[in-house]
Amino acid sequence: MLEEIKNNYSHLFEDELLQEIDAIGILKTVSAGDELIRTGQYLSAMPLLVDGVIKIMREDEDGFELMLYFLEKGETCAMTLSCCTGSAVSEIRAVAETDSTLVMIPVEKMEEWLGKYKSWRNFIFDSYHQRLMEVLETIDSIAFKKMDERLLEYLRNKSKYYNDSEIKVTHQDIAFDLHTSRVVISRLLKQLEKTNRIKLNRNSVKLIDIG
DNA sequence: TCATTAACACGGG
DNA sequence: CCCGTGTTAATGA
Repeated sequence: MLEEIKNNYSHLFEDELLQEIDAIGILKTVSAGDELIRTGQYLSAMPLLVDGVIKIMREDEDGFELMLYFLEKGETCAMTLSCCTGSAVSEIRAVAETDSTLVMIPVEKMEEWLGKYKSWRNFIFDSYHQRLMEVLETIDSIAFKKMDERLLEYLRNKSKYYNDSEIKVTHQDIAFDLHTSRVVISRLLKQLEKTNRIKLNRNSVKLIDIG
């Protein structure tokens, strides 16, 4: 396990901390689509993502969802950070977007390390900052942008995290993530195809020129 | 004006 | 046949 940790976190953490993570962390692999955290769930461990992509979503009381952001290797779930210190429950839902590998750290350790390791403190604060920025971006997107811009942003983002211009996704999937209806997504995608910015296929969207 | 919902036809697997 | 897609009509914000 030390290898996986080193590959993604050695530039962030001192050796001593890496050793502790290796000794204490539990390696966990999940498949695409697996639910990692439910809304309302009590959390006892925080995940360090070493491979794959995790989708973080906000749910309303009826289970309708809105995508907040993606996590990739070398990152952690900011929500766990605040939940772990108290006995608060998760305000978000986390689902594996791709097959992923995580190292689970018990909450007691994550608190203990805050006092013990400067690099850990920095990591936690940076994570908070990054996630907050992503959430702000999402708020901007919802508050100030029209659906066509949100869709473009979504496609760019997805392409970036998958490192592929061909995105395997259905119109309905996108509609759920952006919290809108499939009719709208189909129509907007069709428009983008007409202007040669994307190429549509069943179960996939190929990005041609989306800035 | 634009989103949502329901409904329908088409076509590929 | 089932699912994803493309479209339309009615309705509402």
